[in-house]
Amino acid sequence: MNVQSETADKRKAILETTLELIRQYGLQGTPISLIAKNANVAAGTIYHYFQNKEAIITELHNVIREEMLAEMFTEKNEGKDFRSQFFSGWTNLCRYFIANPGSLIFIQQYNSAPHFKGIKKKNNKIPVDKFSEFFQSGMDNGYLKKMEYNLVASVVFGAIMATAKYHITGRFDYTDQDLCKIATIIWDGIKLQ
Amino acid sequence: MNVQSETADKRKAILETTLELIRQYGLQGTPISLIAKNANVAAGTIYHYFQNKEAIITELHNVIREEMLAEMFTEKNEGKDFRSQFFSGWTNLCRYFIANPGSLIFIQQYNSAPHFKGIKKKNNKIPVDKFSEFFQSGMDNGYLKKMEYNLVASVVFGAIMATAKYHITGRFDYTDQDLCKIATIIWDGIKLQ
Amino acid sequence: MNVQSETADKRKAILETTLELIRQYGLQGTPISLIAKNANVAAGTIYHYFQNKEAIITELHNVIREEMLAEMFTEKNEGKDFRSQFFSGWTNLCRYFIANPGSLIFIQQYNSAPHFKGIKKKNNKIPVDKFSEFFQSGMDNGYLKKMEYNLVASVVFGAIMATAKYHITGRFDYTDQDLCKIATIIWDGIKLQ
Amino acid sequence: MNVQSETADKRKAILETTLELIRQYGLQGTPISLIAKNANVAAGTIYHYFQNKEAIITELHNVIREEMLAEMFTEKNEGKDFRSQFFSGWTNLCRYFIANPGSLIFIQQYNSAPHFKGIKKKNNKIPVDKFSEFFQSGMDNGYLKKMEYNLVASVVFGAIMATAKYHITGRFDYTDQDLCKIATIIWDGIKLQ
DNA sequence: AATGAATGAGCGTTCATTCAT
DNA sequence: TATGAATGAACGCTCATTCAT
Repeated sequence: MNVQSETADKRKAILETTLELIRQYGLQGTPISLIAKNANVAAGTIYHYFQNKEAIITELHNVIREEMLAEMFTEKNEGKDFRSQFFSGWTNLCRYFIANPGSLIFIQQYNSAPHFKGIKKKNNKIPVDKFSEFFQSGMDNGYLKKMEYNLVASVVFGAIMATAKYHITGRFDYTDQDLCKIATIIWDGIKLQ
Repeated sequence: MNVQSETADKRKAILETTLELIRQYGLQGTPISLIAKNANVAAGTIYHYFQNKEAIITELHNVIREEMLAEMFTEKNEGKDFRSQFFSGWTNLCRYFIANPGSLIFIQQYNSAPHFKGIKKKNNKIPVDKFSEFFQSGMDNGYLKKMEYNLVASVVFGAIMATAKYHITGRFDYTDQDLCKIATIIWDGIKLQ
Repeated sequence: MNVQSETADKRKAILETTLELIRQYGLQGTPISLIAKNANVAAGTIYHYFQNKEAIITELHNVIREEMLAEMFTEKNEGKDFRSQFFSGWTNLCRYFIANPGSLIFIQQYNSAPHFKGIKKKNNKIPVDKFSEFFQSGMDNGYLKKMEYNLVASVVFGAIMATAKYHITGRFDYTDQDLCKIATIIWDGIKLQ
Repeated sequence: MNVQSETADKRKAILETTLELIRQYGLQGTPISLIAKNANVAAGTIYHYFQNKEAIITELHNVIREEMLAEMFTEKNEGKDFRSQFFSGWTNLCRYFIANPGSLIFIQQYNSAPHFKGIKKKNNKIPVDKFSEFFQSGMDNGYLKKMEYNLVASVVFGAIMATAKYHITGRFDYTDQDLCKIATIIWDGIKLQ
């Protein structure tokens, strides 16, 4: 058990170190040698846990996507009315990125670098279903204007990324109240008038 | 004069080639040697026109920002009412990115890679003035809800980037009508009810 | 005893696996990790049976040389006349290599790579005695031209290696009859006219 | 011109250095870094002249094959009778390998390492024509026994390689006279009795 | 102004070997 | 006896940058 947890720790340490380094130096600015050094393992050890650098990146991507989903669709929301679910989902995800700047920077770089050498995104499918289902139900139940899901998505997710980005880069410090105001803007834009 | 224009041409060719290559291969996937080859100059020649790779990137950034500003605040709009100015400004910029995917990819990569090796952004100030003045005037004149400029900016620009990104990556083909619908969502969110 | 035979089995499995892998991937293309995997042992286990990779190679070399000797000087031949002994010895060894391509590839790579990293051949002496005694007896008894043993060896062994190599690499499929014809060429060349 | 010859020199130096190092350390024991050091160039410079390590190997192979052909079919032989052509061709090639041990070791390693990592032989066709034509003409004109070309080739080329190998590895010092004796063995074996 | 040969630090990755369990 | 995680030197190769011409 001790061994197992140590093993798990090493794998986890590599992932966490990588994410932190990517936050600081970017995807390309994070060589394996630096990951090894900061995770206190030998470079070769990394290849014991991951096939190559791409595999680390891919795994980080999957982990972060799971976390994002969990933030938006937390169990606490299940009984709430649609508007409340939207507000808490939106602000939760935004807060998640603000609290985990590494995740935001990672996602942005991952998405904006479709041609990074050695990083071929294979499964780029977005788990649209959960999101689109949520908004679709909002339209069906008379909370939202009727429109294509993709039009809503542009505004909703674009605003999350931009807000968190502005916050992280120090352009503006968004308080919780500010996040609610932004969510209100969006809500006013998408709700059935 | 002939010499001067040739010089200007060569400089321009380097910039344009670089942007096109970045569109195809990304910021990191575009070595100087490839720029030289595609721009039909020697690698060393590039260093006559630019101090280093970073200088090319910086200049491209400035160029693209000028173009973005020009799209949003075209002279044609000057006499129009506020709402029309917002709509044409927003859709123009969105269309600009859709028509110039290189610019979008460049901006996204540039912004999401704050620490790329050899690329240290020195002047990261956004020329907030023109944008913020525009929205401020909207609030002062009773068109928009009163709120911090940065809250509006998150939604407005976040939606532009996301929309163009979704379009370029093939996730969804936004028609002109779709762009208007998105602009309407945003307008409904920010306008004074 | 069970333990002993298991031990012997494991050792044998390592050697056999190594030879098969060398046939497929060559001396350099056969890492210890692959040997371990294919022999169903842990990498560390190999170092219980062999001091290092070189020791495996050296042992394989010795094994193959024993097999080669056994093929050439089989007991069946002992009563035969000199010419028959030559023919069956030559064709047997040739057939051995054709039937055991791994042995041929191993011997060729081993002999042609005198300085492979970590492989320093210490005892490169060829057990000339048995071969040279055989040919010497042929000369003494008036079957062969009188000449230095090494001159004969060049032709006899060179032809064996070349024939088996051509066969294995698919350049030409030598039938048993073909092998006899080649042996005849050599015999006609070395016999006392 | 000075520049050109210097450039040519550098390329040539890389090839010659590589061949010499392969003679000493083998194909796998010759890293690019060592070639660079011994050829007095930077490692990166090698990639200015050759696409990769494989390209150096391939070029060396082509060069050596040309030299081998030139040795066997020198113009001096053209008027001679068949037997003399055979003798001078055989001994010339043998002497070539003895005088250029690097070529022999290279050819042996190249041929015996079909799976060396990063070395995929593409054009492995043997220019059989010239050789087979020569021997065919010998059969047609009544100098040689009638038989498949490949049977002759095994003996003729096998003996060359083995003889040169024995000589180079110090197993036996073959004099010119010895080479003639070996050629005589082969001739007696293939000639029409 | 323009070239492109040359550099060498740095990259991702491999692998023989060790050693705590 | 057996394991396999861990090591780190070494590999082939890339690329931003320099400089003699």
